[in-house]
Amino acid sequence: MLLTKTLAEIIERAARKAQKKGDLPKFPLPEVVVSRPRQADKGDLSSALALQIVRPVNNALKEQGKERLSPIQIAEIIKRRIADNPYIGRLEVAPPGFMNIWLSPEWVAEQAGAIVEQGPAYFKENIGQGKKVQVEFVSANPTGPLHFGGARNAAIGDTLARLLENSGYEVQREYYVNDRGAQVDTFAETLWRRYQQLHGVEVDIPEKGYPGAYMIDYARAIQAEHGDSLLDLPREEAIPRFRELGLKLVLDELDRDLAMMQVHFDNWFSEQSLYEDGTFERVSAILREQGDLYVKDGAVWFAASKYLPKDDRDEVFIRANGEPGYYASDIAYHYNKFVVRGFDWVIDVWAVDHQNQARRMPAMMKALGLDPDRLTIVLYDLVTLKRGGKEVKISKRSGDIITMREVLEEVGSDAARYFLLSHSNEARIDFDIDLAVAQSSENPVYYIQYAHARVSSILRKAAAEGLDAADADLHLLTHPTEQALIQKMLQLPEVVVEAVDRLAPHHLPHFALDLAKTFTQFYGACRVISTDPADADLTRARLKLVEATKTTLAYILHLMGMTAPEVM
RNA sequence: GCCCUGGUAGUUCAGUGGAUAGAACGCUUCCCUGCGGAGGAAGAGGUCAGAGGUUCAAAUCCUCUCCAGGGUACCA
Repeated sequence: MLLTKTLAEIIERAARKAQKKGDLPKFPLPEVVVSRPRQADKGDLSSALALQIVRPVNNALKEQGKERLSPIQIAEIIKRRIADNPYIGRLEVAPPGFMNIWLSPEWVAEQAGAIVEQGPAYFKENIGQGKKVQVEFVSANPTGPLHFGGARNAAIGDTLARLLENSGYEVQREYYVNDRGAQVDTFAETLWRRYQQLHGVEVDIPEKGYPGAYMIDYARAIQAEHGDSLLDLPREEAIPRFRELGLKLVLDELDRDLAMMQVHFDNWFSEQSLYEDGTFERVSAILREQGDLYVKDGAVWFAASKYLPKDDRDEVFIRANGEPGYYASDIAYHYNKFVVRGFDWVIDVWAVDHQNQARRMPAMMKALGLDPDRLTIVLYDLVTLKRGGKEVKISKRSGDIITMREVLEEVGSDAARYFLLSHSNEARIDFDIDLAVAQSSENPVYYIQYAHARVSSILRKAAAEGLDAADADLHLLTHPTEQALIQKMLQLPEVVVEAVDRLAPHHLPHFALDLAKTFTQFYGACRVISTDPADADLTRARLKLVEATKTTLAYILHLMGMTAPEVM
């Protein structure tokens, strides 16, 4: 459940009742917001509703010739109309007009049991109502291994997918494979020449080809499988053959590398297929019939300006050389996503250097007769790699790159995902390998996982001693650190809803650290397994609390795509 | 030029209209004869880049300026 929403509804009902009973004048209430104050002495939750409505209240009172009310008086009036409920333990009106709420400690304590009983379901809100959503991410050009920049895309995209599938959406993860066009041809050409070189043929790789050493590895892999049987192919056969062989090698490698960071795609979508199954023709016909296409300078243009404010420019649809431009592929691709496959919502995760392209997408949606709001482009800023405070270039002049695989092998998937996720999408990231790899208290990743391992250890010990939490009297959980721990867990649904609303996964790692911290404080203050028989009841209650903590920590780690270790 | 995004503690970063701006790391002091010390408690540390404005209330919204990065292709 969303506690803030539940309490907002209670307050809203009280305000309405006050209006109905004539305590307050009638006017449309604003949305009631309940938030969490920073200071403990302001309560667990708080609403500023009285402050928000002073003006309409007093305007109405003035019209009626009555005396004006202060925000504090308004808050008191609302307070008196609050219905009985299990959540609120105490509600105080505080200057200048806040309503501060302390949760009922009994209700809070009971939630430890509810969390254990319901498991992760306790934290889930059905926002999606079964809507079909596609998250398309990574989608790096299939011309070599993923460089480290792609890891951020993978972390964001996959975590968004996890957030959505745990919020009532039906989610598909898709990788868009740009397997046609000049760059793939150049890639095939380079691979062919490298293959020839391996067999002693004196050829150079293309000037604008792919000089990286990994291309030689691909060529070797082809040599290993096909020997010299491809040497005699004429160019017009060699290029498509090497394109096909090379793509397979690259995609296999991408799949393996992404699996290293717990990322698995449901679908790898071929750009080329859009031109083979008639989608491109269909889309061209639609746009032509609508009069959205025109010829200029030998190229066919899409009149994006027809659908967007006049400061936007048109896009090349088919280039003068007869090749479709990338925008043409994008239109066909999104036609396929929405019209053919019927996704209710599509999220594309792009690096910020595609910002201009992102701005043009609404025109495309409108031209296809689709609601632009059904497509969301999540832009994220780039990653710079550092080692000991000094920048390391992700791609080098030689064509060699710092691959995602190398970094993952060094720092591990959990630390990489945690760090990449902990920054807001719009913020640039300085990824310091040395910091991420440090397995010390300065690395929050291990602090969080350590909390989970410690929780697991306590439960193992309890089990070994024949203790369990059955029939625990949870009302014994009154210690401030016990209450604080449960209250922290109660915030998780709000964190997830916020992350989904704003497509901002960076709230998760911050919450996880908070939760681990709160647990460790409880652990430091309260002994769970007591040797004193007189404490048997308290031990049972605390074991329940520890079980709830394990559920919560494991779930948040799962949402981030991180492991929840039983031992470390 | 125009457009987009950042600028918050020594450092790395949270905080998209609420009260005394938070966390981690680092620093200072204290606590280890107990379930895992990869700890716990207390503290120092801020011109929220700057200047105006809107509001009962601004790090948050608006305008301008400064700094950093990105975009502005018949590349993707």
